[in-house]
Amino acid sequence: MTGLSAHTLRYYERIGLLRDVQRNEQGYRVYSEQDVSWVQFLLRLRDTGMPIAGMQQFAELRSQGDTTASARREMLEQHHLQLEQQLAQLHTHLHNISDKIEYYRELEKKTTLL
Amino acid sequence: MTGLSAHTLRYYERIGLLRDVQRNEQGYRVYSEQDVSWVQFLLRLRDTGMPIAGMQQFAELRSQGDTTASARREMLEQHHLQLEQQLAQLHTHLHNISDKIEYYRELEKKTTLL
DNA sequence: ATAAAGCTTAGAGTGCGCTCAAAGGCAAGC
DNA sequence: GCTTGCCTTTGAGCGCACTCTAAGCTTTAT
Repeated sequence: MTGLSAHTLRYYERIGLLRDVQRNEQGYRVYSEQDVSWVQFLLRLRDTGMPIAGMQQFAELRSQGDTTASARREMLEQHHLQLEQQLAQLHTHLHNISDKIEYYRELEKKTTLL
Repeated sequence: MTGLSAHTLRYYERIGLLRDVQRNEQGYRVYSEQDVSWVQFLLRLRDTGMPIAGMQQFAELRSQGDTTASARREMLEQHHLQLEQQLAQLHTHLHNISDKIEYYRELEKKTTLL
């Protein structure tokens, strides 16, 4: 459902990203819908470049309840800001690479003329 | 000039990303302007998520001269395409995170009312 | 003349984020 | 009843991209 392997889910639990995962009578993990959307949120953070330490911090705040809402908001705002900068740089890179592709097209033209 | 440490520059040379770096009488490396802009290009590839293996492939083609121009162009086009997809996903993530921030703002409003 | 700083090399070590191994338990199908 | 397969745990191993160490040589400053 999340794309993560069982191994990785257990790893995330071990390092405190996933907490209070329920178990059935046999001691097997039973993930709730909340768990799933929490993991999906973690993946969003991960895919936008947040290191695990940051996610751990966020998870810790989350486990402390609603009183940490503003701390969590601030973390996200900070991350959001970085992301916008990252995005801007990516645009620069993209254009630069386009230029290079164009350069190669020209080079190929000249080369095939020989 | 590139932001890379001496260690990393030598590492890049060792793994074939940097080639034919000139030496002075004492055997010390002397980097040319071409070397510098090549490294800057490599960093562009790196910062846009290309793994070292990809850069090695590109460096290998480059060392084979102008006849590999089209192969290099194709590599860049492929990379460009991936980058555009990455960029689109990043936009999605960005919006989603904005929404979450908004959610926290609402939560804070309600919480402070108590 | 000598100490400090920076260059050389091969090879070892590091940090991150998984990923797997081993040994044992439970549950369903033949 | 037994095999197959997935679950459990602790702890080890891996791949990537650096990053540093050690021993030795050169250059520069005092």
